[in-house]
Amino acid sequence: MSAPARILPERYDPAPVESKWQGVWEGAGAFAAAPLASDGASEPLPERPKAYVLEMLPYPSGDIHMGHVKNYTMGDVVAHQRRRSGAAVFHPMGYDSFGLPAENAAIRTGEPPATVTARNIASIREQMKSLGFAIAWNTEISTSDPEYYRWTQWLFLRFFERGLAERREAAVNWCPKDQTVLANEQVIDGHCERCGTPVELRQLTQWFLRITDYAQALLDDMSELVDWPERVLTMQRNWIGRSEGARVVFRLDDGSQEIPVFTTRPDTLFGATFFILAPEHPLLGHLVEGRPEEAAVREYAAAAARASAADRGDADRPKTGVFTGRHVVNPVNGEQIPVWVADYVLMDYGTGAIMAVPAHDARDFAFAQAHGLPVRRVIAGEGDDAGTPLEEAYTGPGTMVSSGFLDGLRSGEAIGAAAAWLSENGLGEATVGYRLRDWLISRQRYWGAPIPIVHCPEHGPVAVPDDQLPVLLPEVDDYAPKGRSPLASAEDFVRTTCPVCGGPAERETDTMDTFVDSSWYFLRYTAPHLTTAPFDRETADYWLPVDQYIGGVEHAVLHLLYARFFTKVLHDAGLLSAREPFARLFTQGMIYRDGAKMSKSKGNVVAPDEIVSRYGADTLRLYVLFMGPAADDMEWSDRGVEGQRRFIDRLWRLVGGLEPGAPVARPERDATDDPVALELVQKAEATIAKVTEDISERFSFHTAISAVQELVNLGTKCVSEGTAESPAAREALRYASQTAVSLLFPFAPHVTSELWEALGGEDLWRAPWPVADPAFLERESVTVVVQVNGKLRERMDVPVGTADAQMLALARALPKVAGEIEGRAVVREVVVPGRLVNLVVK
RNA sequence: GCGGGUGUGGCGAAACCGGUAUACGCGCUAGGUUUAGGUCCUAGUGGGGCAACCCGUGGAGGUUCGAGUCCUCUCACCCGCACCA
Repeated sequence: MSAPARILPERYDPAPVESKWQGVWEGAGAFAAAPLASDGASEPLPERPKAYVLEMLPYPSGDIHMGHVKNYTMGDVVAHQRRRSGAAVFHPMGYDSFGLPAENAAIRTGEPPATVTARNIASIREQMKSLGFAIAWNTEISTSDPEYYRWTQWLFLRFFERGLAERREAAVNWCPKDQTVLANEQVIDGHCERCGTPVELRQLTQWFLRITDYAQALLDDMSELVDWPERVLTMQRNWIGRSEGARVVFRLDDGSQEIPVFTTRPDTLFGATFFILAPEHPLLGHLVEGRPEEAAVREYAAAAARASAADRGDADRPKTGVFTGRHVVNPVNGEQIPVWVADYVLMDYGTGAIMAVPAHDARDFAFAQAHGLPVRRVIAGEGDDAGTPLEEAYTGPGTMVSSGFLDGLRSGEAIGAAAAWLSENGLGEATVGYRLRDWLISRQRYWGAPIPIVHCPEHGPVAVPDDQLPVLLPEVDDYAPKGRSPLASAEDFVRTTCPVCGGPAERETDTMDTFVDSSWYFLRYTAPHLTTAPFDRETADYWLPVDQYIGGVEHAVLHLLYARFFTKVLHDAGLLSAREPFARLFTQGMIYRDGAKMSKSKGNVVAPDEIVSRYGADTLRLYVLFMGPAADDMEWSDRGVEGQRRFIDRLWRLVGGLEPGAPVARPERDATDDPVALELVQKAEATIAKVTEDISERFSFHTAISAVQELVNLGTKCVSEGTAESPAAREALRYASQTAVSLLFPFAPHVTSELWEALGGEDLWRAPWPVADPAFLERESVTVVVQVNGKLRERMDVPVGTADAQMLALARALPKVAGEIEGRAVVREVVVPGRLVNLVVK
């Protein structure tokens, strides 16, 4: 007796299968994106629904890591499912290739950053291809490519024209290790986000993008971001930090100056007993000039300037300060109150000056205690009166006391009343403050896009004309930062002429924060090779906004905020219809090992390459999604990887055991009376519905995979038990196997393509996504639970649609139930059709 | 301190609308096939009990015929923010 013909080798060997299918897809241009805008004719816009599926672009260090694998696999699954469901899918890839790692490598080895970067990109691209990601490689971009950063510069100039890019002096965050300034968002707890070094504050002239102009719009348009994680929205909301209050103008004792303050508590104005200026306040010198307090005040301000950002921001530090010898006049009562300088008042929030109300502000209270300043209660809480002593600041609501025209009002009403009074008397008005600071984008580093500005002694900062872009990075001998940009040492680069007057001038030598590059890359993908503009409005309008964006939560107030800002500015500049770049956002959890983030220094890295060569790309893709909910942090398990490989092997054996032949159609429900066939097809249809919903609506990949596993397990069981012997059952088994292969394709595209081919199918990547036949989803009979007093007693199978009365009669007749209720009064009967019967007895 | 989140078998987890708690996978136990071992197949696997049964979703209350799910309080852990006037 000869062995039956096999449609597949006995054992699955991933390597040849993977390279075969990667070659097929590439040859067919299976995942190329269209339409794209390009020079000359743009491609026509399709009528089909579109799906722009995007994962945050990687920084090209040489090696892809597990976080990337998870990130891109998720996007891949979504993209495949949408494509096979008929959507025009856009799933591009690029590299955030400017930045410090390549530059630091260059400093160590002398190799130019461009060379290091090119090599790393080639390496990471190969690794991504080996995982079989369905990327539109025809759109690939690198932010360090002159053809890309040319347009980054072009966009900067649009900001400059609109007054949204400006150079000004400010106390800025300086990282002494990286030798460059940092944006506020890049300082975590007073430390450099990149290297962890404590950040210093320095008074420097730098380029800022005026993101604060968009603070309100960034808040308001969050209503469009319904599918963003609440956590990210909350972080952005906190970061923007809107607070309503009032501007109140105080006047210096000699009447020479007005000093406005911002307060959220204008109701407490009568409780202001002193006044504080930030050490950097520009009027401070004027106030103390030639006075006995001058030396002490200047010394205090100088010490504050030397303090690290972390120290300045530490709320637990004792409240220090120095009296200036001067007073200001409280506009509501004409009272003179002393002016102090203290470093808990920050120059870059509000006006850099505050009225201090120790009775109703914890910080002011601490300061008053430390320096023996008076405390005056102006709000009486429940059971208090004007004379009730204060052990600590009272920040709650109450009735206004000792407050002139506000007396007797509730504190909540007094806020508005005080603001109205200020406004009527020209002494202030209601206003809104934001915690958000302008985005500091200049960097004193080499490997970034040069800021396209020329400094003319006559005309100041002047835009480089558009037709002279890109301003190319000069070649330099030494990439090391020395407190100024390495570009400054390239004399031929620096020396230039003023675009306005033609006179001698110098180029700006700072480069842009790499977050500028990544604030618009999702637009460039739609026109990757366009030479006349950064993108084409019509094509960009077709694809934008990104339908599904996927990335790490660490960018909540960095990239995600900046990209939103850019999109709004481009909208206002008439370049784009979209106001928001990313309609839906999914933030994935991190992969840990041994309880810690994978890192080279900890030696706990699992290299994706090694897993691919050992188990295959499909196994890895399945595992990173099967681990658990995609949004949660997960612990890596080598055993878990093996489990997914076993699953693939099980599917391989199931399909391999089928007879050669063509794909079969789904049987008709009316023609399916074989019980095994019916069970198989019902399971297949239920799996289709579950997997489709899990991918497209729930982002629940692990349950989608487990559903396919159940289907495969059922098929395997039918084979091992020999129950699928009738022609109808054999056909149903084939149909169920086909369905499992088809549904698993987005997760494990290589092996399923091979199995699909063995089953006589072709081009699984574009085979229509299965749609469940509802006729099989409706059951004829259901298992109903019978409870007595809410406790499970029995189960029974009843036909669907059985009447409540009938269900009750059946339930009561069950021997176990009958025994339970015998001799007891049934006081209530609960029937949930198709689910349960509950008899309540006494 | 404020804000957000998470607690379910030995482990990762499922239960989406208040209705069979623990699907799927890992691990473990036993048996079988092959056998040098692994692979593979079958059965079992929340706890207690000989059993009928009882108990079980961090803890304590509550609502309900019925609670992992809703409400109140509480504990633990994780994340974000934190002198922002």
